[in-house]
Amino acid sequence: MAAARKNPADWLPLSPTQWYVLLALAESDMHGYGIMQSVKARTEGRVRIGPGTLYSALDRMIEYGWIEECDPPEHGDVDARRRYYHLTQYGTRVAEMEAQRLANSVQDARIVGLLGSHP
Amino acid sequence: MAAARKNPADWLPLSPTQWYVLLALAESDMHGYGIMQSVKARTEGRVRIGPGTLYSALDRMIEYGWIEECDPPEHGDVDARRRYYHLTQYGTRVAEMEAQRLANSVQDARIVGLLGSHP
DNA sequence: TTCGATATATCGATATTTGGCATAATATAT
DNA sequence: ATATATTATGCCAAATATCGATATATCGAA
Repeated sequence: MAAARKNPADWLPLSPTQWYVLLALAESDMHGYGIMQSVKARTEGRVRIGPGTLYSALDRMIEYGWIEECDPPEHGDVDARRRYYHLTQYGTRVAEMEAQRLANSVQDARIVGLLGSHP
Repeated sequence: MAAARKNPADWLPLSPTQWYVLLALAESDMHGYGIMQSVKARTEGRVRIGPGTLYSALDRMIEYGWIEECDPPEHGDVDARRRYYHLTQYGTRVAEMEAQRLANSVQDARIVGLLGSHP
């Protein structure tokens, strides 16, 4: 269960690793290796999370109550090694707040001219 | 001088602290304490960087070649304690690439439904 | 049945953040 | 003039997080 923080906002800002893991799990329940692939694919290889980073991050996130281990999906796949993870409601809230923070940062980046004003 | 990385992209993803410092300095040259205030103000108090975090981050960024110490601005200012920092061209490039990465993350957040689709 | 990709776990080294404490200069109020 | 609050930086030890390497096992295809 979670640490001393109750308010989702108290976790912010998240580390990039934490953010990418939550982002992957917001899409669907996933196993560890799948998360690595997902992050790599989504960032076109620019961001990659190694096993050492990932599994320790997952453990911490379970401890914080952001995610929990869950049953593998019904559908098709039967690899007994896989351990699936699921975003909790609390974790979803954390991710939403972080997303908002990132959006604010992007706005700020536009204002100070670090990004083309529109796209 | 900088570490073994030459390509600005090799530094990504930045830690939130690093990002907020670069964002502040992208606006104008600033002294350490001013950076703390700037971050606090810009995030409406939601993000605050303490002195321990800030000054060690500044030292590292100088080492990396992202920023450099510079002369205080001509105008007005008469506090001899203040040490001003300036974003290098290289640091600007790092900040721009990080801004782009953040923008991509925000897009992804929209796609998976962590953000209202538009604002 | 051997090979490469998949999948998780764990290690120690390194990097980074954190919060507190110390110090000192400056500004403001009394 | 003196107190005191704010500004400003520096340093430290502890907590957090990342990284790369290694180990082990399973799966699927050739």
